[in-house]
Amino acid sequence: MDMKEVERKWQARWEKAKFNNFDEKSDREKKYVLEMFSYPSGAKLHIGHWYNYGPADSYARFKRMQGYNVFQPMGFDAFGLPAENYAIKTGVHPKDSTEKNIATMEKQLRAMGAMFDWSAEIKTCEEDYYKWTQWMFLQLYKKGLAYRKEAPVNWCPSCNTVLANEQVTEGVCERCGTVVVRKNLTQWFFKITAYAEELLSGLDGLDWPEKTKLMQKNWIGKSTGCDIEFDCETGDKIRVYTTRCDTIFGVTYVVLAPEHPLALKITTEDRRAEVEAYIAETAKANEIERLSTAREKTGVFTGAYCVNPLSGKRIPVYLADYVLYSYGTGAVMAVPAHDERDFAFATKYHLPIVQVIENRNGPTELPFVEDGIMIGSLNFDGLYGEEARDEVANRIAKLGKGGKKVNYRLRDWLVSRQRYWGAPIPVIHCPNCGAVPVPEKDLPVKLPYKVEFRPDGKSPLAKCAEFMHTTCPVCGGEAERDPDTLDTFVCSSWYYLRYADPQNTKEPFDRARVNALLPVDTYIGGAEHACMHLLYARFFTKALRDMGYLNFDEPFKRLVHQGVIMGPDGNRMSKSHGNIVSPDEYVEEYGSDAFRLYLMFGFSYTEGGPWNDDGIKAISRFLDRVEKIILKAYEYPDKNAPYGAEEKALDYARNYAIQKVTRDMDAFSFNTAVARLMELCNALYKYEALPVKNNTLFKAAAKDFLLLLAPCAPHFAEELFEKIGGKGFIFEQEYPKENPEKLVLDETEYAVQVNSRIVCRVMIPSGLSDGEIEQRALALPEIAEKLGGKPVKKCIVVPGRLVNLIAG
RNA sequence: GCGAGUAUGGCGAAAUCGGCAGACGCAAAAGACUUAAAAUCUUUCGGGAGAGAUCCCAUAUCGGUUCAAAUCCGAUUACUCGCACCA
Repeated sequence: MDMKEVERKWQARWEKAKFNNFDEKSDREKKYVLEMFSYPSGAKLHIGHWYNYGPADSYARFKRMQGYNVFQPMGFDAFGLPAENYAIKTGVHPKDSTEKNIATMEKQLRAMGAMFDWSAEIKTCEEDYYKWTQWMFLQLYKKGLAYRKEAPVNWCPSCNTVLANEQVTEGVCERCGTVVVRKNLTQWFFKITAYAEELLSGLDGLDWPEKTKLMQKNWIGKSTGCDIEFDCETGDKIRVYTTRCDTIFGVTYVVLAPEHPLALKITTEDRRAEVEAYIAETAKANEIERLSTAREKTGVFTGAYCVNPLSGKRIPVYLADYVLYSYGTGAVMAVPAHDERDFAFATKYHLPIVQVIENRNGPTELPFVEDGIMIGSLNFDGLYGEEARDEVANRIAKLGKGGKKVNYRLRDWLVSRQRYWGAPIPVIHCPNCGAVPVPEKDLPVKLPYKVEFRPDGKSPLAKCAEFMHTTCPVCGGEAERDPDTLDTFVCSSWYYLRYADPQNTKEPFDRARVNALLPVDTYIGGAEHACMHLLYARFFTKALRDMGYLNFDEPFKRLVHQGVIMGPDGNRMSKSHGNIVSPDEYVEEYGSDAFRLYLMFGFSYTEGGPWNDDGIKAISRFLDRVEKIILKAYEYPDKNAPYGAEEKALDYARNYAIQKVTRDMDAFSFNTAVARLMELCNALYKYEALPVKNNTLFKAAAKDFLLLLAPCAPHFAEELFEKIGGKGFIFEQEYPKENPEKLVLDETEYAVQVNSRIVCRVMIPSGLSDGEIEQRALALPEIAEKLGGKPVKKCIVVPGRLVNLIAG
């Protein structure tokens, strides 16, 4: 079969018949199958794209044959740093390189032959899309979910922009690996923390990988504790957060983060110089240095004292950068006896260590950080763990000094970027009116083409006078636009909604359409998005629901992560490893179907693994074998007899394959699905070799086989279907359903064990009782010999599998 | 450091609820066809012992539960991923 020609032929026919387009008028049940859209950083599709889209498309086609009205759109996440960095390096404008890359990738995606509904295509960098991204910003702003504040933020000196918390890993920029520094900047944030609790509790109902749910759960980081106020001798109140209020009688000092507003205020004159020096020094430290847990803790005494609200003791106040300003209250009560960090700090600065918790399961070794019995704590003595914390928290609350408090590690999402290639933030800064949102009727705020985007630490748009200069929509006076652009993750937080109504010029989407089509039934993409895109998209969905636009709570009902295809050497594919395998040459030689099928067969889909050149030849051979046997089956004239043991065996193989392939396709267990197809192919060959055949059955089995294979090798299957006289598209055919009667065998082979060791095997007719099966086993000469007259104490029968005789 | 996951032939892997370990392939070997090669077809293919029927060992390591463990429990080792001073 000339696969190149066959692919072109069927792609053209599908296209002409608009066969891949979602049929909105259909009354079949909808199935929204979505793969994460492409980022057009390089021109060509790499193995990762094929591995994501190929098998996922087979799943979508499988669902279509099962009778669902499948919607599978595709688009481009087109804004972002790589295009801009490429522009800085080469001088090619990001818009030009992006459009060129998209054109190439789109061509390749079409050549893949996936069932993408191109009529719904989205490109996030186009005005008719980012207009609505800006609209989203305005709605969040109206709802109080977008706000501007000055805060210490993560700054990547290489990318010349701020980064979200989620984009910093181990203190370095997730994108370029540069060490991130802290800067105080006024930036736009989305209040994702307002949804912390629901983002957490909503995970329970999702059909997502457990690991991904756990990652989000840890990222949100719910912690239940207690706020406690320590009155300062200066009259100020220091509020601390602790999860261990049962240790309050062991507090020997209180620590503020160096950025804490009270830090300088409470500092005594004699300590001022030293404290100022310390604050300056810690401000300089970069995130890597500061976050290193191995690093020796540093701190400084402020000269101030405060009072423990329960014990009345006088307590010194320190500054130390092991306390984070951005979490809790930015201040902690230090209990060196029961916290490892406080213990290290107290040891270094010779502060007292007072034990107030006793191990109830053995000797107490300090620092003792587990739950224990309160001691040296006045009338709280003897209380344990959770109960102890409850009692203490209640007392604190009664004194009006705080009380129970829930905190989350999740921070608000910083969305400003000091970069060019993104959606401009739709805000105008007026000297009289302050930050004013752009009126919706003025959207989009267009991204100008002619801009100097070489980085110098300022937003490139700030240097574009015609963009910046504008009038205030409130007072009409001269004003300036916000020079920053939105994080590209904002664009991808709602694209799955836009697919439902991509050409709408009046609103981002029609509510009825979106609510009919969404949520996404199955979402397929990489695991690296666990705490970024997948979290942000959930936030957007919930926020839009609360604004009345959506009537569902979660965007993605089922989530599947494909694994990673590594280089042949077992390393991640990269230029530096020199181990990149390009799909193009394989597709050229073997065709798209063979390549996809190999990706499905050679790896466990969610695991991935190293690339291996040999397997694809085997797949190509398999397809040849398929072609031969199917054409052969259709050469014989119809003859519906005989129906003996051989026919029964073929019918069993056929129905067994239907049952297993259906189950495996549903479970994204593509490698085993293909294995079952190969088994059926082998069974067909075996049957073909017989001198006398039931041709009608043979043909029916061959046809079922082709239907089962169709989603995995779509062009190939269409071509064969046509050759055997099929009418229309094979994907209009109904997916085969197994006949359970044909799966009942007359007899099954049982393994017969004596004392759990296999002695022999025996065929046993179906439908016998356990007792009858036991009698059959006992009647075997090998068994009688093995038992040697010993009585059988117990007999275990596993239906269809084995008999185990336990003899004394 | 904390959390999670993985570990099965020469290789990719498979094994519903604990029930015949290694399905399906790759590679390899032998044979058939061929002047020859390729392609195709047939057979063998975890390790050890044995002429053989068979027997013993084997799912990272050690131990446990069970009639029965790749699967459950405990400990150990190695690797992968996520978080990382979150009080």
